[in-house]
Amino acid sequence: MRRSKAFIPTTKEAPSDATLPSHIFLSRAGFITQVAAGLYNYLPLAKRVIKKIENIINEEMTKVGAQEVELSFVTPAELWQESGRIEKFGKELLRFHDRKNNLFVLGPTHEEMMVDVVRNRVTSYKNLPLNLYQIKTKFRDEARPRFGLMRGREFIMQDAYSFHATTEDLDREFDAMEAAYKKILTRMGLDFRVVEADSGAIGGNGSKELMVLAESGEDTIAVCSKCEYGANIEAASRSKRSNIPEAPEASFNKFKTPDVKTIDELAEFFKIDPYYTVKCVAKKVVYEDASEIVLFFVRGCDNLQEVKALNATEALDVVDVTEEELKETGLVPGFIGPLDQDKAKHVIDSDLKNATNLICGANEADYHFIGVDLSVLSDVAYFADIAEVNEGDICPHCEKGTLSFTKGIEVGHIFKLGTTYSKALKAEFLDENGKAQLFIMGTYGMGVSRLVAAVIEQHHDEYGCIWTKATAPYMVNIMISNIKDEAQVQAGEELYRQLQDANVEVILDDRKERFGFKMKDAELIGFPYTIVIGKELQNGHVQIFDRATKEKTDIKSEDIFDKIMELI
RNA sequence: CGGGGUGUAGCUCAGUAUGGUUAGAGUACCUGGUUUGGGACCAGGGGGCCGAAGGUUCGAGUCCUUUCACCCCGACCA
Repeated sequence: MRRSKAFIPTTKEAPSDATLPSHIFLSRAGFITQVAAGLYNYLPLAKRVIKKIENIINEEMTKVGAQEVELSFVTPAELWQESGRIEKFGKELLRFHDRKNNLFVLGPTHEEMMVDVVRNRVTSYKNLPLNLYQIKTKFRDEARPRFGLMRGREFIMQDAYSFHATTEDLDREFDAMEAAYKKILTRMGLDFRVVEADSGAIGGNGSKELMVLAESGEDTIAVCSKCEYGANIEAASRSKRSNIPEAPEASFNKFKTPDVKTIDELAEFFKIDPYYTVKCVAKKVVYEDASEIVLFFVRGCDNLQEVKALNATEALDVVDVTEEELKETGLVPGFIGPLDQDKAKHVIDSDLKNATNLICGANEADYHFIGVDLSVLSDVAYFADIAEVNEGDICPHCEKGTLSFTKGIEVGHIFKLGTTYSKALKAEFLDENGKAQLFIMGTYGMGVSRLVAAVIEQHHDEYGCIWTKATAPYMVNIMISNIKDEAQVQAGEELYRQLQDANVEVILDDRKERFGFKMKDAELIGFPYTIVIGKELQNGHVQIFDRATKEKTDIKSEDIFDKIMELI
């Protein structure tokens, strides 16, 4: 491609509403333009990057035996009614009527459609397993799209769905897909972690997220210092503590603690470690047709993890509760404890099971219990893992390393679905015994357009994009420094032809612009290599500019072709 | 969906408190010339329903009402 003919509208200034590097640079470098909130146009450079990512995905999917399909973007609402997700997705589903007044939905994900494709077509265990995938535009009418390609309403996703006769076979496929996704990200040149994720309301027993590590990531993940363990903070767990502070031995008693309401005040009052206090977090838990106040108890040194709280109560939502609502129930904010109190349902963190030497609220203003032994509740109360892990906690996997937090961009999610959808949509096959069985399913997704942004979030500097070799829109940019210099033009054109003949993705900057202008442009776009054909040509040299290192290397002009072929 | 902010040239923004010539700058674009190793310079030029609708007024980018869009914080995000 000749730069003089290419549609790459670069700008010096970023759109004022762009905040993330990927958004700023993809806009400035002429990859994308915004259409409306969460809607973007992909210009030629972005389209090339997307195709590269899609090719890598296609190759790796083929290797694991997944077959590509393409399902209709517009999906009949009946399917969503059948699965019950028309309510669950709510306003995120973009709905509309056709001329015959039938209701349709723009596909936000395609479990229903895929099950519909397979049911009654695959009817025997002999035809299992089956893994079908597509790479397609999705639409989710998010309440607040943001961050450019990172969280658009319309986005490109690769989504795969596997069908199995047994859970063992699903496990095998799940592992194979995890390996394939890791391969894809590795090939793309990304630094990432596979982390354990919250399974969410959908249930199932296996869910992992693929996180590209980047400062701007929206997810917090806990990673181990010693082993491969990583988990989304929503799902992270920890090993029992080893360095437990000295216990404040005391016999059970009610103690006057005037105006001591917070954990800090309590720890200060008794001069003890917050580890031995019991924190109460009151929440309103919302179910389909009701809501109630639930008291969550964790150690004073811990915090409630709301997603875990949600899962523990199997509720639709967990929301804050006001002090007034608490008082109406007869609870005493600041002095709520798990003993002798039946005004609201309790959930107690499993770390408190059989815990001793505790101090907790006495459910009476200005009083706390001391010397509390919670083992009295071990058979009657509901215990669950509801505490958020802290940095420095011991890894639950290797039990040696400590956990630290880092930020990640969720670019992939793999999920053992089980029979959730086959059951809802009555999709069955006949097993060896001629007995009808529900398909056991897995679902796997990778955000293609989000990956474009993720590459830049991880690979950029103050001057612009730094594409990895596998994702670059063009591998080599040949820059003719002075377009009026015949020799430079000739050398540039010749190299351009040579590289084209060698099937190298090459762009020739033949514009009538000055050196600095073209250099800044190349840095902004982020071609891995720019070949500068300039002043040194009269001494028989050209230069290779490496975008990632910003190093310029002189090369004899006659060696340049070989050198490039060696580099790429 | 709650709270806040912004809409003026392709882009980034002044101008709006106190209404008053033909609405500005930088950048980008076009023409000519000079320049050619880090976003050049000179000269000339094109480009605007001041988000939309309604109102007040002799007169509205500016005041009033309504509305739409976009952005930020939060909630939300199988």
